[in-house]
Amino acid sequence: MSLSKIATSLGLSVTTVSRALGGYSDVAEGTRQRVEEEAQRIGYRANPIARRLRGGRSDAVGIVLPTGPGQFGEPFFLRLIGAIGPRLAEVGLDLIVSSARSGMEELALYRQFVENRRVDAMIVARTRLDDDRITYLRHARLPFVTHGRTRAGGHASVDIDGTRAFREATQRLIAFGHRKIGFIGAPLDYGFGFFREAGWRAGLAEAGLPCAPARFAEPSEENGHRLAHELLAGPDRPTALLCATDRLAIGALHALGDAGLRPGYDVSVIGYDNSPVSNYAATPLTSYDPDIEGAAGRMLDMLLAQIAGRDGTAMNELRRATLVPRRSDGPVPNQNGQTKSRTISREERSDDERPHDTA
Amino acid sequence: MSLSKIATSLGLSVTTVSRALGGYSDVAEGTRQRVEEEAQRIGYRANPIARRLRGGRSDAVGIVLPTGPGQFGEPFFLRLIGAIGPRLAEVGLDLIVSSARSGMEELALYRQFVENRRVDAMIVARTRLDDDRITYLRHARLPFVTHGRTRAGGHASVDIDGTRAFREATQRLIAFGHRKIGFIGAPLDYGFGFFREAGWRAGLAEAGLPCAPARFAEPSEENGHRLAHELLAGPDRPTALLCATDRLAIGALHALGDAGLRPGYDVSVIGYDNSPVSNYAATPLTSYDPDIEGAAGRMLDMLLAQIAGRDGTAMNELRRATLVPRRSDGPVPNQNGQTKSRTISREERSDDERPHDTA
DNA sequence: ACGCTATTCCGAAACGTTTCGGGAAGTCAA
DNA sequence: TTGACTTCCCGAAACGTTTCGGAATAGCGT
Repeated sequence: MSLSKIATSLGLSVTTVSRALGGYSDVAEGTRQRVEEEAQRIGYRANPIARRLRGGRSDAVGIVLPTGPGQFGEPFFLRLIGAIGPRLAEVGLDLIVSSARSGMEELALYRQFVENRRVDAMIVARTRLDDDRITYLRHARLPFVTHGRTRAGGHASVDIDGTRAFREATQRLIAFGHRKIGFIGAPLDYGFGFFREAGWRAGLAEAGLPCAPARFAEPSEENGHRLAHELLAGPDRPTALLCATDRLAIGALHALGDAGLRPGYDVSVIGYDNSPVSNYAATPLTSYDPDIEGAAGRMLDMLLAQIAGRDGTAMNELRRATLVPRRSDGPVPNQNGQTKSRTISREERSDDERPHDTA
Repeated sequence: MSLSKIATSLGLSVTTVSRALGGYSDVAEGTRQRVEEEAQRIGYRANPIARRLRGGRSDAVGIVLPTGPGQFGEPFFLRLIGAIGPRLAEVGLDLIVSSARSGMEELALYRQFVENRRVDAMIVARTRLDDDRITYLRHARLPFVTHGRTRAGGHASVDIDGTRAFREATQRLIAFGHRKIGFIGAPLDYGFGFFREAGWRAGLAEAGLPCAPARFAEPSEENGHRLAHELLAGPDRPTALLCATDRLAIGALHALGDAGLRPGYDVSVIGYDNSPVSNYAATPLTSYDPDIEGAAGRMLDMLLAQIAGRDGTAMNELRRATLVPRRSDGPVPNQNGQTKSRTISREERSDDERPHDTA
């Protein structure tokens, strides 16, 4: 009804109008002008659905958010979507978002997405080391990019080097004099859980330290609280707790409070995510910033390249997280159990807080 | 290529196949069976794009997330999307998400959504009292539902009664003996900012208390921190701070810490959102739970009804937020400036914490 | 006058579905 | 035998776009 409207009102054929607007060279400059003016005048916009039907695409990429206990509220996905949205809009792609709890329900949703041809490509986050969704997508031959590596590899992926970050964090704590560094981790079948734990272990091993106690659970404040309690109640109390995520770390901070221990003085805590709360936790939390926006940009590059036909199997990028030191970690307490005075210690500490909202 | 594939392989017409699968009554039971088996066998799924083209719909609803300083990280939108996603999938609608910073950019995105016919309806969140987007959508005659009321009204909306919640909160603080109750609010052109402030003012007025000092800014931890500082530094220090959102309240808790004041004892703080952090703030935060999932469900009802052709101008629902008492508020300190002992006070308090992750 | 090329345009098909308006049998009653 | 009514099926149009394969016209050299 629309190309044809321009066509009839200008006495041209639909073909010519289409080619005029498409910028083809076989339409006279004069008529192209007339067509464009008329299009402008009646506010013509190509019907994307007709275009998709003809083109056999769907001009959309999909992402499914994990819901369920301990999952929602993750600002990670919001930042991902926020970073991806405008760039997708620029190239005329829609971002279709759905949500499901992990497991069967989730895989069924992926199936729906591809079998119903709702998307041209998918974004997979919270990757598992062995991930059903990825074997499925690969089998379905749908372009996709993951946030996080898998054991098998061979697909487009962007990941933050959690191993490196947690090895660094461990070294940092060791340099502070800590020798008993406990670990509060995410389940090891998650890629991010696996690699972060590996970093912690590597850091200990390199320093010739024995393996310290570790606990694992879905990353929620509540679990962090519980696991920290367990570690602190153990026989050989750690002087530092390395946490796989900020949410776990926030819970751990609370467990310290419960036990009358001061974060950063009696026990050091380091998290990961640099989430907005980390700066306003009970004690401002030393954390690692994963630069999600940067990672999202690279993921999108890979996705668009694949949609354009490029092979994605060799695409992958490993990025660095950067330390954001705050107040929740510091030198190990004295041997005799005496800790330094709070006020004096404060003065010693760097004031290098980086508020999340500015800039 | 697909309906016709079934048709030729069964020696039927495309029409009959379509009607068989569509459940029409004018196809023989036997053939309907054969058609369904064949469809099953070759894994037929109707091409949604062709269907949309024919039907003139786009089977999608849109939502645009606000980004920009102090905006991302809001768990509100994640919970909204998480609640809406599965129900939309059930009825075969896509949820198209984009993001833009408030203002011109945002409106341009709405324009893009409707002019390009990308969606059949839109969800509008973070409503302003006088909202460009809403006048635009109304003028474009696109179905939509807002989260939050506007001054003009006359459109489908679901809102949480912020006025009621904040009047209640004020009464609660008054019952605790507080007389100087400061307010840390969101900008008053946001509907939620306006109504919450109104509730606070009403609460004071009903008790015959003079108007107390108030400050307003975008709801971020940082702003809460800054505004609380200002209020506490004022001539007549408030004994309680009512905060329009949890993020503001978290910042306010920190400001108390900086000033050596103990939340819940020296100064009471109440927030709103019952966000996951509120339970793990420096002091567990008394807050109001808006039941976003419930609201999202009602919004969807309204949206679907409008897509089905019903008039939405009279649809609206005002819901209640429920108090979640935690430790950040309590009785006003003694007249002589002495506060009660910490441990004793704790025993007096209810232990009615509601962890966010469970259930 | 003829053939050649360049320029500018267009008809028709195709993408895959839904739906309108019948049409061919078969059944039944008069 | 005829007419009406059921039952089951189908052709064709329509949604709005892109693109393939020409086709008409004009200009040009010979």
